Amino acid sequence: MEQKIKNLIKDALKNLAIEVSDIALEHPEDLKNGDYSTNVALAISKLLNKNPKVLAEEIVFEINRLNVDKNIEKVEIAGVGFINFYLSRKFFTNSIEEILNKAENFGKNDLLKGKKMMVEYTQPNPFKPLHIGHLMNNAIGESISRLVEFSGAETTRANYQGDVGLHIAKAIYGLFNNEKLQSKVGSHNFQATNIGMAYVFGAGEYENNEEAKKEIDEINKKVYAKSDPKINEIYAWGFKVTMEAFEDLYKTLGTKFDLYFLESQMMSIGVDIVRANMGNVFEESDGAVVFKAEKYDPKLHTRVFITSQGLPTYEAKELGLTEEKFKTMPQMDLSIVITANEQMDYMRVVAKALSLLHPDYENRMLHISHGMMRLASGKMGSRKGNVVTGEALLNDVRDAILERMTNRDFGNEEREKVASDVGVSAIKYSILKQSTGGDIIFDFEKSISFEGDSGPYLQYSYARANSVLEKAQKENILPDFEVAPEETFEVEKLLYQFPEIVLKSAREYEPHYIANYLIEVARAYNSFYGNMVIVNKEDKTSSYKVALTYAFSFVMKTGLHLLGIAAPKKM
RNA sequence: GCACCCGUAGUGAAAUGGAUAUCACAACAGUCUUCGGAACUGUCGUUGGGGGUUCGAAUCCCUCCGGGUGCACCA
Repeated sequence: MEQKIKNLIKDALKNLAIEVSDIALEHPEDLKNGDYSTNVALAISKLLNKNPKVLAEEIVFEINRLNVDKNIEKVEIAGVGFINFYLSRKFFTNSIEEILNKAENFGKNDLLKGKKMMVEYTQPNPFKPLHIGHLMNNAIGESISRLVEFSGAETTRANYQGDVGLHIAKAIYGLFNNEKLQSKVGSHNFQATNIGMAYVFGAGEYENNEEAKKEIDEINKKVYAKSDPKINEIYAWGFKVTMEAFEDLYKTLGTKFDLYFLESQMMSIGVDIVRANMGNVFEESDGAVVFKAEKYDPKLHTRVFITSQGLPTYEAKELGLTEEKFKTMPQMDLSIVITANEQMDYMRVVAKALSLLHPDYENRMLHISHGMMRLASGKMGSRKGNVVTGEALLNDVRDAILERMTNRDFGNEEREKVASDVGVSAIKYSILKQSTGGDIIFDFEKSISFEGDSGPYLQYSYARANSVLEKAQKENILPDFEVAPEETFEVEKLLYQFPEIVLKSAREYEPHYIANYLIEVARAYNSFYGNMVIVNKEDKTSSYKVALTYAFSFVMKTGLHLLGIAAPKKM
């Protein structure tokens, strides 16, 4: 339709002997201003030295003379010279029919058809609790994965985990000093929580206790060297248990990773790369091996890749990781890494080094950075130290929802599952509704208030539409397009725009466009629902309204999927 | 100090250089409704300050103010 209107405008301009390379056509924010709108008259009025409004009148006159399309009801001039197009009942009826035909495929595009893409996200560390920052990273990463997947890319989800480092020594120190936390009884979740507590204890001691600091540094060396059987044993157990607990969380969150990279395995690969490129990229400085990125770009700075003790830093490991990724998938078109924006500067340095080593990687790497998740002051449900663990947050939100669900006929298991899905939606939506760059002030109280602008509101709208459809089935009212009412509804004016929104989100790797769109659609549908009885045998147009409800439910379900949110039929 | 990011109603956000700056929460006033009230209908209220570019600026440029992050052996 967009193309049709553009052609129509072009033809009209041609008749006026005006040539324009590109015509800007957009959906006005206010639906009163039509379904499509163009500012060509304003844009070219200066060139032609004409009054934009007069020019617009001439263009509209031509358009009306040329237009034979029944999808366009009327064309009007508004404001200083905008030309607004109003689509007809026929267009909306057709678009609802199209949505029903395509069902869950409605909205798909082939922007990235055939491209191989890898998305790395979440990156938790074994032995350490997964905190809300990881939750944020996971929500964004999963949504971006689904977006590119839905746009035709062959998508691989990757996770990178820090299985070596001081944090592990801290946790092991904590375990040594708290016998109870070493308990092998109970679920792996319970055991992982204990290890998290041991870490918090160890981290505190490392800061405040000289003796403990020395001991932890000792443990750290032994972890690297694998020289102490007792440490090896506790490491093996702790690694297994915390990784299993992460898997439980991924399942709750709706993520399934295809590839896991471990930091320990990137060490030697990274060191080899650095050593092999001494002189041309890397150089020695104060006993360490560094990369002086400012030589290539004044905005960058020098970073250490191998310490004076001969150990690779994060930077060197990142080199190894990227190398491994391309080795695993040699035909990869794009490798996306998602991290918090505090890592932006050194990721740039690493990217610069990589592009010197592999010029062909330069355009095949993309770093997306998101804001930080901060806590609103006020009481948090389950504070541990100064961080809120992802699990604690998920549990608190789920429990708050369970309290509200008492009047429904679910089995216990089903009820828990739905409560969990709604909780995940509350958290994910609050993250994904805003553009990825910004910080998020996380407010627990608000995250369990499900009114208005929230994930549960979207799910609620879906569930409600679903029960309308159930009733329609019972009363044997089938969707039909022949009986459309004369008036058009706001929902219809939004539903057909879904594919454009998806495309925009995928192009910019920005899920928030989808989130904002879904809220608008949900509000429009709820308003539609509130203003009439949809399933009504007395109403001849009832079966069209049922069709509209189907269309809404498909779009909502797909949209929620793209946000990584489940769409329960009942809640 | 240098670099990068940000500053929009009381709060959280949105807006390829375009129309009267949009949405939600909160507050206030209604609807007690049939198919799910986790709802619907209204009201209230906003671009940090100052310059500039432009027919037109939240958006681009300059400057000031305020916040965040990073800047050599942590990740």
